[in-house]
Amino acid sequence: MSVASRDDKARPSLPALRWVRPPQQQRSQKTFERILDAAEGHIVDGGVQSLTVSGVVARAKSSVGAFYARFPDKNALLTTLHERECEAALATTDEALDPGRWAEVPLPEALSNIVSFVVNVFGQRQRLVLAFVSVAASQPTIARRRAALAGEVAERLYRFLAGRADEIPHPDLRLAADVCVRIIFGTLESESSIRVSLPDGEHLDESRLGAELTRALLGYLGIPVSTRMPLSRESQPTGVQP
Amino acid sequence: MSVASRDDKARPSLPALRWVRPPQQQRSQKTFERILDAAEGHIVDGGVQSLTVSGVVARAKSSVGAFYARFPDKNALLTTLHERECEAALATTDEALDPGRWAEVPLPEALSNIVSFVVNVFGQRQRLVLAFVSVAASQPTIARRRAALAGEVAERLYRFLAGRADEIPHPDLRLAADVCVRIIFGTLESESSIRVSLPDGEHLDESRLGAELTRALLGYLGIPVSTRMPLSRESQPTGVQP
DNA sequence: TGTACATCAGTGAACGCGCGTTCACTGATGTAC
DNA sequence: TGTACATCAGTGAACGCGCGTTCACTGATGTAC
Repeated sequence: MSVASRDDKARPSLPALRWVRPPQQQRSQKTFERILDAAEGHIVDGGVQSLTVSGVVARAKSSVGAFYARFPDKNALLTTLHERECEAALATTDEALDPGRWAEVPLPEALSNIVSFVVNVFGQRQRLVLAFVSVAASQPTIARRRAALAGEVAERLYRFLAGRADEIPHPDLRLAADVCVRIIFGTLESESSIRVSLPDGEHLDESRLGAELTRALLGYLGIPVSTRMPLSRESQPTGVQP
Repeated sequence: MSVASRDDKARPSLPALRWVRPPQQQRSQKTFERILDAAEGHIVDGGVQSLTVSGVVARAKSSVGAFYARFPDKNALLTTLHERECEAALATTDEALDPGRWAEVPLPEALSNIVSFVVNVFGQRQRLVLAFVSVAASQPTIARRRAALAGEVAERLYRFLAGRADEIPHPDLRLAADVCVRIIFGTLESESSIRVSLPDGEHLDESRLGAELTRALLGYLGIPVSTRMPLSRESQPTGVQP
């Protein structure tokens, strides 16, 4: 459900006729998405605090009026962008945590790959992540959706872990999945804040962080870790792009 | 080092004479702190986004001019408040992680107590934490100090763990301390965001969260956990107030 | 196929509110003699 | 001890910038006949 005004209410008795005017809808839809893309780009370049309506529409080669024809107000821009991002994240999760994908892989190795993948994704989306973290403090809509996303991801992780329950000593897998997601998301969110503000500080490189987070998860779940296990992998699960 | 204008440059040749005018300094110092307190209160009540200079000075029963006599600009208010908070946090850490305090306590129990204490502190300071997280995204000063604080805390934790190195399998205690702090701070920061925006959602209660985080840390460090160990304690280390 | 009309989509100058910041002034506190 | 003066501290009305939002208008696309 997007904020764009589509012809939802037009000719309610003949919904099939929606097809007769695709060009118009397409044009405005393109504008809508160009604005969203511009906002994303603007945030990546300069952070949320520099996000202005005029700046965004200029970047989108659109105009202020066009903006307000698509979005009720500036808030909706961030909200909608966040929505789009969360949908992508959930789709990615569905692929990445599909139990079938990991059927042949030992559990520690699978978790290691998944964690490095997530670390990687957060690394690439740092500024966007940071923007939403920052805005969530004052926009319940975004905070709520973030929490909902975490819940959905935890659900997927639970299903994944449940398939291997016999290998996992932790007594409550549902709780465990929830806590794992909180730990990973939380750690990586605050890591974003560090990396964006202190470029090239003496902070951990991604593979190290991934390895240690994996160790933490395995330890938390009670899965024994052979000290010399290759905890990190360069390769990512195929078909799942950040 | 505070932002308040003290008589740093007055009579550089006779520093002892600073003592002759305590009353004046005291008056302005009080104003300074009243403004800081008001800002803190304002954030706790309504979040950073509602923080205005006029709002703060009204609450502090001061005036706009007095504000600008103490602070160069609005930014400095947040920066200074954060500084004050970090100093308190570090002092608290020094007490809480003093190896002497825990000499008689088994390591898992000590860690459990420490973790619940930190969970508790973050719980009480939710809104302040959230404010700084949010602002850190656009204010490198605050992001940097947050990182520095994490580093200092990690250093304290390292010293604490190093005293018990024989009980801890993790091969690199320095790295481990660093990662523990990132995990705890990160998880609790993002937890703040959830709790503030979704009052009474179906989220974990503090003692549960503390217990699971303790489990994660113990697992990460490689310390064996007896499944039925009492992981959480109501009592906090004496002498360490949130 | 062409012309008239209706609706959709986009334009950008102008408005106005909120809030940070300034500044001319008053009051309080301390020093000199 | 008292009076004159200097400095510190505080006051709050007024200013002005930035940015979100509005609105009267133009252009584009589709429909009717």
